[in-house]
Amino acid sequence: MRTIGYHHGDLRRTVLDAAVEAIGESGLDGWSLRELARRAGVSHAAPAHHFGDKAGLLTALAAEGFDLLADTLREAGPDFLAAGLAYVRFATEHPAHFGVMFQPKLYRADDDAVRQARDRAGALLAQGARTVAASAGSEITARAGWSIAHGFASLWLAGALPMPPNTDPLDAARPVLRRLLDH
Amino acid sequence: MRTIGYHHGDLRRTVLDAAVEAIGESGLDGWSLRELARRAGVSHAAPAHHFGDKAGLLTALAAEGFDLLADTLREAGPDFLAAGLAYVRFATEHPAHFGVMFQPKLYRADDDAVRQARDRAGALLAQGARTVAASAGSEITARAGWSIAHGFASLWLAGALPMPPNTDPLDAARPVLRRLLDH
DNA sequence: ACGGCGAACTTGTCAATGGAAAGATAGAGA
DNA sequence: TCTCTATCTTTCCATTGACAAGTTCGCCGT
Repeated sequence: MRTIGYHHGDLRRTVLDAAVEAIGESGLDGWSLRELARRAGVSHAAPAHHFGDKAGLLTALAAEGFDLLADTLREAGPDFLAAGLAYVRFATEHPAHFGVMFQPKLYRADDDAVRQARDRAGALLAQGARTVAASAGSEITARAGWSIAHGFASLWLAGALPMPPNTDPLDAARPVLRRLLDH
Repeated sequence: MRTIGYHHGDLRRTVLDAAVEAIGESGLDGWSLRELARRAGVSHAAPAHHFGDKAGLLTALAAEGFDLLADTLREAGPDFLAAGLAYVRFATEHPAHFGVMFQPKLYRADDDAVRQARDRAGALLAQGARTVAASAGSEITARAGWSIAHGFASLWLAGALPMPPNTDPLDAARPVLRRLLDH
């Protein structure tokens, strides 16, 4: 766990964090592996040892993202509104992960770690979304719930929703998600 | 309108089309300006004259995309289900445009052409989404309608929705969008 | 203690890229 | 015909992703 010397000690984590930061600043492709290496204070080829290539790094980020999402959903419980708000919260708190996760062409979506984490999040998601209306076709309902939460989160992150400044995304999302429940 | 010689005749359109094709094949950043130039049969610096830089090209694509979306929505009319399906149809028929449009960091979102086209699409969108339930708070309703259509389209394009192969996205979207109307 | 084994990291290199600068071409109007 | 100007080419440079080969050092068995 040293921070200086030939062996960094925790390069993998450091580079992942640097990637998250860089993506947050400059978007999904406004950065370079070499820049991350510079931020971490290592040589330009060091990251390759841990991730192979750029897609490898993004694959690790996607897997981490699905894991974080699954944790968030698990904590929120099986209620639709709670799960939907948790989904939006995850997206706004981890925009870099969220952005990568749903851009499968950027990484290796068939990676084992990614697939496992995604399945775990998917199961929790379906469970939460299905509580919208137990009577109605649950597949359709699950898709509607996921769509509205994902759509709101995506539009929010894209800055497409005209909102007064300093609006809390969760406060904005709550009535929108509720529209699926009651009219 | 020549296809050979020093002056291409329609380079701007040709490069835009090549970009759409390349994005469709390799994703939002799996291509290069030089590759587009090669496909168009011109020198690697020719596109720069029309677009300035890569962000300029994507700015043009985004503007075109918002214009296409506005046209699609206008044809669909003010009914929510029709507008929502039109939105999904636009996304699936023009995935490259759609992908760029909602990734503002890729282009100059404050460009005049972009802003005008986006505002036009936004107005039509709000109008359509508001017909979900005229009585309820129309702002919230509009956001819910937009969210569910946008979310479904995004998840569909990301391949996140497990579906039998050869499913028509519109057939899949219809019952999902309807979930917002009736329970 | 100590010796070597392998993971972690570095240095060096190459083709490809984005972008800028400066020159060449040709179509269109005076 | 002559000139003007948008369009396109050629040349050049710093940066990048990826690979190959060499270096360092933590760790494990003895």
